[in-house]
Amino acid sequence: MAITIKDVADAAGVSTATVSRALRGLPNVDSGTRERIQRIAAELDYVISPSASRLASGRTGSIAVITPYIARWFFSTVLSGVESVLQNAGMDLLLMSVSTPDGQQHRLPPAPRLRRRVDGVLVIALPPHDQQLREVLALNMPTSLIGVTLEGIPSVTIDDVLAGQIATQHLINLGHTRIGVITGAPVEEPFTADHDRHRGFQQAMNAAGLDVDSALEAYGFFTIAGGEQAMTALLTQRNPPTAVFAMSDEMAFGAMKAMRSHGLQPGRDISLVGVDGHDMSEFLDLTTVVQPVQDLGRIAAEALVGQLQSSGGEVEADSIILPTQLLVRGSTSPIKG
Amino acid sequence: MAITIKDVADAAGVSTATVSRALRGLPNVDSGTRERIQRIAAELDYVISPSASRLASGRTGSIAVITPYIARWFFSTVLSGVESVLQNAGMDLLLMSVSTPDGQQHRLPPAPRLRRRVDGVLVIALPPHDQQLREVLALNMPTSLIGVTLEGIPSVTIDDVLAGQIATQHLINLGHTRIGVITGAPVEEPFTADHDRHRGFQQAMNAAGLDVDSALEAYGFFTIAGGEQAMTALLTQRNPPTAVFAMSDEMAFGAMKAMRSHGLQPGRDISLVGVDGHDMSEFLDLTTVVQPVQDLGRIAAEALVGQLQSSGGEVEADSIILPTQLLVRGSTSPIKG
DNA sequence: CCACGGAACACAAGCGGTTACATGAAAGGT
DNA sequence: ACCTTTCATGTAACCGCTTGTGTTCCGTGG
Repeated sequence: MAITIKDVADAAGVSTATVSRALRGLPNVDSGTRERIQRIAAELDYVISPSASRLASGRTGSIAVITPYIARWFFSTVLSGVESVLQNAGMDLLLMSVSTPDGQQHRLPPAPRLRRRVDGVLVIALPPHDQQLREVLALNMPTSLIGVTLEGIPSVTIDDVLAGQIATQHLINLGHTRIGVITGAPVEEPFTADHDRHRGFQQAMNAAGLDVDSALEAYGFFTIAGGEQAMTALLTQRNPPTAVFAMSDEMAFGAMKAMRSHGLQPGRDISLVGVDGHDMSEFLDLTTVVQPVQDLGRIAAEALVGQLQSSGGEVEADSIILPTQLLVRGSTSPIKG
Repeated sequence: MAITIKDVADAAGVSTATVSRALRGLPNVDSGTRERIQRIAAELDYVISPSASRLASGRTGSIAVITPYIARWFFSTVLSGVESVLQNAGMDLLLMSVSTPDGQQHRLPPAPRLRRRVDGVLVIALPPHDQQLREVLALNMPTSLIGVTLEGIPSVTIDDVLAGQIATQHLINLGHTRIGVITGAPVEEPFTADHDRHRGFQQAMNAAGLDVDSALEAYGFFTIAGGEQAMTALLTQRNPPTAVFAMSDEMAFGAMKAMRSHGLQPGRDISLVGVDGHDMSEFLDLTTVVQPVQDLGRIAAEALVGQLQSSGGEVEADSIILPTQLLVRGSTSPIKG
C-alpha cells in the first residue's frame, strides 16, 4: 500500500498526531520538528489520504458547482473563474450539471448527491423558483448564487435592471424610438436576469416617454438560434423596430444573422445592442453591456471559501453586485434622419 | 449529527454489514430484508458518508478531468460530454485546469492532487510532451486522453491527418492552388492536433502536385485574435493565397475578421475552411470539418468508467478514432476563372 | 437420522487520519 | 525554592463504512 501518516511518524520518531499537526501548519509544533517532518514526508513522497482526513475531520475540502449548462459561454466562463479560486484555495471542485448536454431533460437532482460530500455549493444562474435550486437550498449548507439573487442567500450578480436600462438608454440616446427587445423565455419569473433586464428596458423607455410596444417583444431563449427566430419575428412586423435590445450577446448574434438574411446590416439599417461581453462580440462588432463574467465566478468562490474557512458564526448573507459597462461598437448608430 | 448506517441497522434490527450489503445491491441478502432496509433508509433519509465509504473500500468514486482551458469552446464542449456520462455513472467529476483563466501562467501541477483522490483521470488535449501530462501519467493510474494519442495510453481522438486532408482536398477540388494555412504554434510537436492536421494538408497538396509555400503559413495559436493576425499576415503577402485552411474554427473566425478589414469577403474573394464544427460556424457560414466534440468526451468517459468497473486485469489501451465530416458552407467556393 | 453445503446474517478488525485530553519539561513569577 | 503557565508532544478514542471470517439455520442426499 501507499505510505501512511504512521510511516512518516515512525521515520520522524514522533507520533502521528504531531505529524498531522506539523503538516497542516497547526501551532504548537516545534519549528525544528516541523521542518524535519516536512522533509521526511517529502522524501517518503507521502500524500495524505483525503478520505481519511475527511472522515476524521468532517470537512470535505470540496465545493460543488451546479450549473444548468457547461458548454455555453457564460457558464463555462463563470466556471473558469470559480475554478481558479478553488484551485488556489486547495479545494476540490465537483462539477454537476442540472440538464443534459442537449439541454433537454432533467437529470437526477443534484441535491442528494451533495449531502456529506461537499462543504459548500455554488449555483450558477438557476432561476429562483427552480425545483433543483430549492432542493439544494433546503440542504441548508453554505451556498452562494451566481447570476441570481434570492433573499437571505449570498449571491454575486450584476445589476440586471441597470444593464437593461443602460442598453436601452444607449439606443434612446441615438434617437431611436421604436425599440424592440429580444428576451429569454415567455414566462418571465421575477428576479431572473431577463426579467430584470426587461424592467430596466421599460424604465428607460418610460423615462424617455416612449411606448413599449408588446408587438416588438420576442423570445430568444438565450440561444443563437432563438435570437435568430426572434429577430425574424421582429423584422416581419408591419412596422419593424429601428433598434433592438437583445438580452444576451448570443441572442444578438442570432439576431444579426436574421438581419443579414433580410439584407439588413447591423448598425446601418438597424441598431442592435446585447448584454454579456461575449468573446465573439468584438469580432462581430456588437455593441454590448459587458459584465465581468469571470469575476462573477471568482468572487462568489472567494466569498464561499472565506465563509467556510472563517466558519465561526453565521456570516450575514450579503449580495455582491458587480459593475457593468457599455461597450459601444459598430452595431449601434444614430437613427437615420 | 447526521444519521449513520448504524442507525439504519438498529432500526432494521440487523447489523451494519447487512445494511451495507443491502444498500449496495450485493448478493446474499434476503430480498425481504433488503427491501425493508431500503425502506427504512429512505424513511430515515439516510445518506451514506462518501468519506467513510471511500476510506474503507479504497475506491473514491471520482474521476478527475484535467484541461488546459475551461472556457474555450472545444474544452467546455468535451467537458459537457464527460460530465453527462460521469453523472449517470454516479461518479464525481473533479475539475482541474492546468492554466489560469488568462491562459498564462502555470499552476501548481495537478498530479500531486490526484493521488489517493480519484480513481481515474481524463486529460483533454494536453500535448504529449507536456510536463504536467507526464507527471499525471507517471502516477500510473487509469487514464484516458482526449484529443491526443500516446503510445500505450487509451485515447479518443479524431484522425487529425485526415481532417487536414479533407479540408485541403476540398479547397483543391474547388480549383485553388495557392492555399494558405493557419496553424497553431510555431514549434510543432509531433502528434499534436495541429501537427497532424498540417501533415494532412501537406499530403493533400503533394498528392495534387501543388507546392506548399512556407510563406503562406501563419500561426494563430488557436484563438480568434491569433487567427486574425495570422490572416492579416497572409493577406499582406506580395502574392496572397486564394484559399486558406485554418486549423480551428476560432482561428477561422479571426481570419474572417481580418478579411473583412481588408474589404474581402469569405467565399467570394477568398475561400476559408476551418476545423471543429463550432457553434458559431453555422452562423458565420463557415465551411468546416466537423468533429464530434461532445462525443470525444462522452466516449472517453465511458471507456474509463468501464475500465474502472470491470477492474479485473489490465485492459489493453485502445485508441478510439471518431469520424469527422466536411460541412460545406458559404465560406468556400470555386476559384474565379 | 446424520453429515454436509449453502444462504443469510453477525462480528470485529481495519481504512488513515483528527483531536480532545493527558503528560512532562521548560519558563516565568514572587 | 515552589507554584503556575506555556509549549511540545504523546495517547487513544473516534469518524462511518467495508469486508474477511465466523456462526446459525435449513434443506437435502446418503
